[in-house]
Amino acid sequence: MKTTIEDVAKEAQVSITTVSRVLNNNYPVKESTRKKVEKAIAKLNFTPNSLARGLIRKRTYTVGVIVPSMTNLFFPEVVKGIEDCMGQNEYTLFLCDTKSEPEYERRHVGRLKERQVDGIVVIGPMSENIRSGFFEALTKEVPLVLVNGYHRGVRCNFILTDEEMGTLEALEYLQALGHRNIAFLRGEQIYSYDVKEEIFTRIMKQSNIPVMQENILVIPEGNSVETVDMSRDMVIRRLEKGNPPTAIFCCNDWMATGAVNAAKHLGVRVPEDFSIIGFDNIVISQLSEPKLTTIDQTMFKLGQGAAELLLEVIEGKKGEGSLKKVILETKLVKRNSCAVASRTV
Amino acid sequence: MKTTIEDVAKEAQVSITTVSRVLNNNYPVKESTRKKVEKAIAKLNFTPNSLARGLIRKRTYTVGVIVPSMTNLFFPEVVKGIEDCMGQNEYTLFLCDTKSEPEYERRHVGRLKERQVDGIVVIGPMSENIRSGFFEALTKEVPLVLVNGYHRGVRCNFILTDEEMGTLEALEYLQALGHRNIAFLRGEQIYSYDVKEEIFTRIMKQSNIPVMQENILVIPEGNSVETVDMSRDMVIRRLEKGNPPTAIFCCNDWMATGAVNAAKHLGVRVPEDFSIIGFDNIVISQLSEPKLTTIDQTMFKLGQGAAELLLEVIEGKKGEGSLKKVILETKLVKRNSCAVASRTV
DNA sequence: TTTAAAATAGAAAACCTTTTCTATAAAAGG
DNA sequence: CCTTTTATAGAAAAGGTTTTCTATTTTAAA
Repeated sequence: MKTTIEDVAKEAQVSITTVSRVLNNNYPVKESTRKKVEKAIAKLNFTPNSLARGLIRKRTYTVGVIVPSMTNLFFPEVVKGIEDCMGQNEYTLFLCDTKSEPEYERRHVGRLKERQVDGIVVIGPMSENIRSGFFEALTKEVPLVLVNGYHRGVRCNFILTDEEMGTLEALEYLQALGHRNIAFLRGEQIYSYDVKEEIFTRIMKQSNIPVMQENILVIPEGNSVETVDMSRDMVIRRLEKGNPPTAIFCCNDWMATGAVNAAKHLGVRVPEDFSIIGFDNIVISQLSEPKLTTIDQTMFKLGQGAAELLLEVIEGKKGEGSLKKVILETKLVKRNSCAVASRTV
Repeated sequence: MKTTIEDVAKEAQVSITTVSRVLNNNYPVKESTRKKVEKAIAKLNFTPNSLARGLIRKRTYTVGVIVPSMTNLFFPEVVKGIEDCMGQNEYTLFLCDTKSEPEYERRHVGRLKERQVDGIVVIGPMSENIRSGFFEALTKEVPLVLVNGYHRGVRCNFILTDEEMGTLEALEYLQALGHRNIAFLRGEQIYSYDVKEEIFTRIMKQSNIPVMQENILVIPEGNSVETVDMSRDMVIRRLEKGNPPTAIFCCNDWMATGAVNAAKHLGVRVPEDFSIIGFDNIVISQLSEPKLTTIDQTMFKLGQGAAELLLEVIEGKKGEGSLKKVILETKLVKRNSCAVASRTV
């Protein structure tokens, strides 16, 4: 049988009220009785039951974190950021992996509500539930923050990295190095790839560079490893065709890694003959030879920011009306995969 | 105000007892009233409060998962395995990151106990709390499973991969390819490195190969990226010295990646001139060119196994006395980083 | 001293369920 | 038609806290 506050009260010869008070330290209690109680607590090795606590306080100090996948490497990083911030505020995290299934996502939300979480943060694109208004409705029920799941016009609390600026920065960097024949490597469907491509074509147009259709490389969807391999093959094919690009912008670091492997396979030197820039700055960007130049999404900060935002929403029950949105800067981190263009078209 | 079972009862014109019964479906209730209740539940969009539920049931359907680090890539994989199994059994996970601090580990355990988790799984070596008897004591309080945290003589429930066999398999494979001058790359302190080294020297002795001290490579502790870089430098130094090895066994895939980078830096070909074998089979082992041959720790299964074990411990309150231990097979996965020895010493 | 105020402690209600025990209505048996 | 069983429903207790409100003791003021 677990020891309860009542056992402690008995042991210390006081009422449970008093025990509760020394526990919470929210009401004056005489020094001598406090001592007694503390001794009893220590003796019985008592820990309060947070179910009972939460039930009456209407505050559980738990938050749910919903991620598309634990093994994507991007996500654990932002989870860590959330954990870090929330942990300092005495919160504990519920972790929910959706396997990228909208169905699971909804189910997890249901469970989290049952568990009376104080808030939920949802990571990742997973746009179906966003578009359908599911999260918009949920926002009215429970403090909610969406991470990198922006979709225009959706009325939710958001935090996201400024991928447009990041893309811009990357492309300008490449241009400053003298590259004009630049390839663009992306995956299918996902919204953030769309905005990146939009920026890409805009920049090219602005620089009066005709964007060749064969420089837009699109790989099918797949897991991390598949992405690397498909990128590799795709880049190989492009490099073997006529008028090969001198540089490539990759929508994430997995793709960039594939590009590095492609170059190695063909014996083209990176960065001397071929510049590669990635996106995200996940840990694998530092594993290749050469290490990748990339755009840092500062995922840890993204997580921290999400946590802070959520905390605000939780505390500030007053300002219910105002939705919050924060946009995080990206950062160009220069490593060794980009160099001055070896030739101009 | 949240809607409660009482609201539903009122709406359906029945008692809360009845509502509870249709909710749990554990007592006969007339079809017509069940319909009424279900309609009321749907209308009010009611979800039961699992705090109240857990309080009285003494079962929360939550488990705590304690990991040293979310960003180590090894751990998310096993967490995923746990999530998968537990999720199917209607459990939700509390995720706790200890930053490899024993202090945090203990604190998290405390919080989890407050939250009345049904069980805890602890991942990773983190031997201080194991050696000190902390977990041994904890085992008496709450269902507990240790993953890969074995330390001889500790009375806890365990699951671990058979690293000895794995090491053996790797080494025998290398020898079968004709390698005799084999280097061994490890980090400091950690117990599992010790057992691997033990196997290594034993095998060498058995094969009558004098183990050269300069073939035992030890890098200082560090994060993943640091490990890669330090391994790289360490291997470069060894390869430049006299009588360089034709193969290397690396205690994990980060180190093996470093070895690949070293080879590339020196222009020695992998696997033609230099064979590299890793350990763990984390995703990065498939990113390098060539892809790594490695020993699969089947982390996902490790997680699943841990979950199943925990479930057994939770259910089987009867067989309290018997501690459980399961040992998982490793698997040699042959990719492209090992080949027949180019020369013999 | 007597009275008012301040400090301290306890009793009981509340939080939302589940579950045991009791009560009623319907069906079956005589 | 009356009694016993069965099916169905409700009342109330229990689970472990927090918190409000009341009661007591101590201190300060008069």
